[in-house]
Amino acid sequence: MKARGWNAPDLRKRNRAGILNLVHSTRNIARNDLALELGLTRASVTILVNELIDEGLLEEAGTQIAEGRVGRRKIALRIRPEAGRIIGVGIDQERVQVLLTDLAGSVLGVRDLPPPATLARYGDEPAERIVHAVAEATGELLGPASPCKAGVLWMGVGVTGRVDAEHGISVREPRLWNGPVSLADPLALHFGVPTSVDNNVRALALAELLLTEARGSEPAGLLFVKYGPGVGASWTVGGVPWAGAHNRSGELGHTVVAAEGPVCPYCGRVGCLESLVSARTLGIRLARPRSKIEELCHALLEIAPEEFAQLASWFALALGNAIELYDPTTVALYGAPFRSGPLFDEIADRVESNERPCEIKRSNLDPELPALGGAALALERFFLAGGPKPC
Amino acid sequence: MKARGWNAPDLRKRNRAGILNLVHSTRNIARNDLALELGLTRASVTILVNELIDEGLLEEAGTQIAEGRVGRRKIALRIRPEAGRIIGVGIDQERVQVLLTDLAGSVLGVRDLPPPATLARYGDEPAERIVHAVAEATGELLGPASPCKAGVLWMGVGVTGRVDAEHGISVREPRLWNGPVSLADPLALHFGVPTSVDNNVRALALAELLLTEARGSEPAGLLFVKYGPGVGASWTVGGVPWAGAHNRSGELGHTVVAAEGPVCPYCGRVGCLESLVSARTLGIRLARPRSKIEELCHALLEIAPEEFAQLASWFALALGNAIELYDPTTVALYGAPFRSGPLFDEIADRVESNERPCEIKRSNLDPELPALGGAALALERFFLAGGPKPC
DNA sequence: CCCTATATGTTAAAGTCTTTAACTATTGTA
DNA sequence: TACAATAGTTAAAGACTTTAACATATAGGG
Repeated sequence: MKARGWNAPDLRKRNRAGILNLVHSTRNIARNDLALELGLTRASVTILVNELIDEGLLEEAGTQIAEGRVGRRKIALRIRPEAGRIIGVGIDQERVQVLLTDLAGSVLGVRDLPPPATLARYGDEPAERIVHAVAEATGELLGPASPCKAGVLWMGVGVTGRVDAEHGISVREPRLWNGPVSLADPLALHFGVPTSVDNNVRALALAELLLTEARGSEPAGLLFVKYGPGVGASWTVGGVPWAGAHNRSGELGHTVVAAEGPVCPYCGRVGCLESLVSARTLGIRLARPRSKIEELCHALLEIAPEEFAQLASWFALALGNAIELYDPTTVALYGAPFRSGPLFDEIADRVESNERPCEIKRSNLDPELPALGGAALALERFFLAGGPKPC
Repeated sequence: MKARGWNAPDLRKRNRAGILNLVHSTRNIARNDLALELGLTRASVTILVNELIDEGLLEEAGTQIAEGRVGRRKIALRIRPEAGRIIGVGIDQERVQVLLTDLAGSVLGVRDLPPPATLARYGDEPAERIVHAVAEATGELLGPASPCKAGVLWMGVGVTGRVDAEHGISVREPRLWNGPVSLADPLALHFGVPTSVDNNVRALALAELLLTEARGSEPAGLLFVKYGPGVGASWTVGGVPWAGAHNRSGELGHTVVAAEGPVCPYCGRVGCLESLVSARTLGIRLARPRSKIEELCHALLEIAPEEFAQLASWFALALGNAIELYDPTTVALYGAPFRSGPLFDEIADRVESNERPCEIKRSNLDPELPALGGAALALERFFLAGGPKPC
């Protein structure tokens, strides 16, 4: 029972957030259309928009062509990119990536650092290592001034494993550290910037909605699937990823798709998708233990095309089951293996043969920029908060 | 993009709904605790509660024992059952069931009518048949006065198949009728009562949350599974069932759990759960084509225990996959086959062996009262609307 | 060239809710 | 009996949005 009551300031915050979200996603919208879209009066929108302009978050951008023949022209509004910056962080087994964007979501710079386990030079505590690694990267991206002084408004972190987003804690991720690691508080404290943390796949799903060219055509339900060393998924309802009751939802990789196979070291099942298609499993099969997943997929196609087809079938089976349960508008497949080669088409063909009216597409996100997830998380929370907090 | 703006009356409606929901689910709560729970001030709650009492929706119920040692005692509040009545309707292949409850959710009466296909005496049009069937039942339950005059505040209909809840239309259900059937508008028009329509499984999931003894301990995520002639599921986030982008979500019965089996006549797949465990399939296997599913399960256990175990395994596999994807707090299994016999335990044991922290339990709902789903739907919408509309 | 119709944006006063702050009511304890 | 503690009430103040005019901008017609 978490339905809380609301008061007038909550209401204003909500309406401000609605305006910021719409301006962001449409990139170009007039006060009048905001009023229509949000169901508010033009008067209210004028008041809120002019306040946002005064605060420097929005700006007017010339006159827009009329839709009707007569009448005063609409004044297009847009996010003022220089209004502030966003730091996105992506943490997984392969690296810690730090990414800087402006408030409109354009990437201003990226830095890659080694994975958490190899950041020993920064200390013993996992959180400490992350803080210092991010500090080093932001130093390069922003200069010596503190992020807060340099105009950073929000920071978002996407990290693998189970994450308690409410408290900003990595609850469980044995591949990175032993035991829970609190991330949001140490980062917020060190950088003086509000910080949000969530699972990396959920964060990337949000990036798919907020930071791609296709944004604005926000699907009612997005099933976002990531194929990296393992397989994970996230599922958004009305633009919000569902974390599950125990922050474990979207474990597409641990759904069972075959009656036989190795015992999965993570879930203990036989025949779960990840036990069949993970980088670990393919690495053993192909005797190339350290290779990246896209190389392994490519090699499998070369060496054993029938096993490659089998892999696509397993994937399609898992996807088909997930589609039956979620009924999404769109399925987005993210990860290097889908970028080149026939894997995406092999999978999509097998799923779409079931004539379900949902679009299966390649993610619009660059798999080399996992920190985009963190940036999207930060942007969403910033909008939700209705604007900046004092530095 | 459905995030709408809010104004002051919306706010009041939301807060009223929050109060009604809390009083309903706790059955017994004081103004002060409402304020704490909702994050409003005692002053606001006093104003809203006294208004609800004036309108006859709430009533005070004696003094509550103090939690602290000193201080004025809390005044317990409860829904005033006589404040109005709710009509719930359940429509499936087996029957049209009409059910009357008071505003507190107690069942006052039930009437069963034949399935839609055999209601020819009421006319040709499906909607017309339903309207007249419900009219006959409500006549018996309420007397000759129109439902509106007889104090009915809201009506809810749970119907099998794909339902567009927003417009109250049965979009697709070939087993009941050919083509879409608009239900909400004809019913609301004929009875003069606001009417909500949704899929029956989603409606029953809502009933599990709102109309059982265990209400109040509302799980953050409920996976509700119905085993009747087929297998369906619904999944609620924060008390709201997710319908999916095309009103098709929760098709647990059409997720694939085996590599072999008959081709499913509904989804066209091989090995989907429903193709293996439906009443149709079991009826053929056991040469008892017209039997009910619970009888078939019982017979299977007698005749071929190893096939019964197989059935439980398939079920557990499908459930395990759904749990991986949804990460629910609770899984509730609804339907006559789970009420008696070892099926529930067989399934629960197999799923729980995966040591996932989610409770698997029998539904608290009586499988003989499918119309409870409609009643829950109506109650939810009534609360959401913040109170009654003029007759 | 002016007038009108039409659409967008702005403002001050009014309306709707919640909060604030003080007050009343009830109960146990010193 | 005084008093501390908790629950509930009320009037005035505060925070938003809406209402209802009004101002601004553009096309087209006489």
